[in-house]
Amino acid sequence: MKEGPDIAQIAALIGDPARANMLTVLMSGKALTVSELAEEAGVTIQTASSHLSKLNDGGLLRPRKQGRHKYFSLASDQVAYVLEGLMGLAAGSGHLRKRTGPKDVELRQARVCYNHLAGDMGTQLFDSLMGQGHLVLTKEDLILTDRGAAFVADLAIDVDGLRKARAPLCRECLDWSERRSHLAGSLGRAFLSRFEDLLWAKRDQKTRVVIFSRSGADAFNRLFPVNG
Amino acid sequence: MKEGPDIAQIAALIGDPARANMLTVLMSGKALTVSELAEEAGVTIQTASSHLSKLNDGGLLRPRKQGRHKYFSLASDQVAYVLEGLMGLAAGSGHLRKRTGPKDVELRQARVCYNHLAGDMGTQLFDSLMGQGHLVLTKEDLILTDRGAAFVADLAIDVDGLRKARAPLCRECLDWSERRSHLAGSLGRAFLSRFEDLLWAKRDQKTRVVIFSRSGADAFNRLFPVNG
DNA sequence: CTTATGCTTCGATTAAGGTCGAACCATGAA
DNA sequence: TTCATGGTTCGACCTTAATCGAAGCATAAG
Repeated sequence: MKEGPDIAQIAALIGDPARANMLTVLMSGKALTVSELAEEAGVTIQTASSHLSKLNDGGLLRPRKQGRHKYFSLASDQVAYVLEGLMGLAAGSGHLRKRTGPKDVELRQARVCYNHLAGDMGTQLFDSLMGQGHLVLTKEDLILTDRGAAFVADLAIDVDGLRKARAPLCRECLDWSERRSHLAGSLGRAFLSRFEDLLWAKRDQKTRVVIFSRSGADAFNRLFPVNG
Repeated sequence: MKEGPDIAQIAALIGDPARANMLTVLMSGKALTVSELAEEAGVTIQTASSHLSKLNDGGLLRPRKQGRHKYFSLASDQVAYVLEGLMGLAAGSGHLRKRTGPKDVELRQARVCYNHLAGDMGTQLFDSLMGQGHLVLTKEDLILTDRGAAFVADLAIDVDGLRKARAPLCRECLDWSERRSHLAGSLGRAFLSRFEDLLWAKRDQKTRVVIFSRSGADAFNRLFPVNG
């Protein structure tokens, strides 16, 4: 009578209102802290912590620690697919994406974060590299694939030289405004440096804003398409 | 906090073990009576009746009365799609049933997913149709090309008749074992039905396994080559 | 009619788990 | 160091709902 995987356990995880609210909020793709998710779900932090550890044990979330904050995001896009399907069943349609109002447009768009690119374009860079299979996220590490190495070499970035340095080549970094991953590590720094060399972008010295030229932005979008 | 459709309620419906068992059995596409589903789920008929009315209220089932029997089947292939997705999550999260019996191998090879072909051969069918240009995936829809329509017509499948029905002709369904797309929708059902008519394959009545004959498999592989 | 079968409803029991207060642990700041 | 903050663990309370016995309907057969 029982064939295949046990869907009851996973479905029961999603089936609790508080947990479902958390998952729905995380559909935005952002990573949120325990406190924020507690607020969204309308429960106390203790309760939220319990829920989140259960969701995590069920493989639905991906946790990341940064300082004394703990960020949670959906484990994979497959999770998002299933959630979307459930929404479809629940109401047929009408899923609304919430968007935070842009405060400082330029800072949100592109800025420097420890010498690598952050903000909207930073996450686009990261997502595009992931989507094209140039980066692969394993259990703990972010790895540059062979295809990715060739891709980077085409940009005239000395990958082997970077590999010789003791600093990690690829690292994920979570930034404040987007709450999503972008590429840090020596490769992240090399990317930004290369963008400056190519005159695609330059940094504003007074602020952390990175200004892309018209043609630079075009080239960037061509090389790192959003749905890549 | 109540934004969008309530996925908690629908997920909670699937989240009960007894109900999940019933839904899993119904993935075969067959319509079953209350008694049969009670048997499958391992509960009494009263309990099953209660569960089934809840699933029905949730829009997951389609009931049909025939004499003093009441038959239930899945409400739509969208329900099956979500269930398959949940199976994928469950299989990936380590909640997979450890005992990898011979039945699991057969299930992975070829099985029924709401009356269409799933498993290894299901994805082969899909990939081959895509590779030969018979199917095209647009932004939202999966479309049968003119060449594809001719190809299907050669198989003595009445495409125009299927098009007249309100059910979608082509649809993607994500496979839990393969984690890839296979063909659902009325065309997917028509394919499997045709395979049975041609005596290429037959369904195991107790499980969701689809058994291909030697010559049937050969013909299948000739018509839908892996690299096609 | 009577009888049998398939299913539903009602009610009581019982097990599961969501919830929060309080205490505890870990990290960062002063 | 001390203090503040974000998160976890523990324990007790309490709501929810799964379960089945028993009775009630409905349909079909004799």
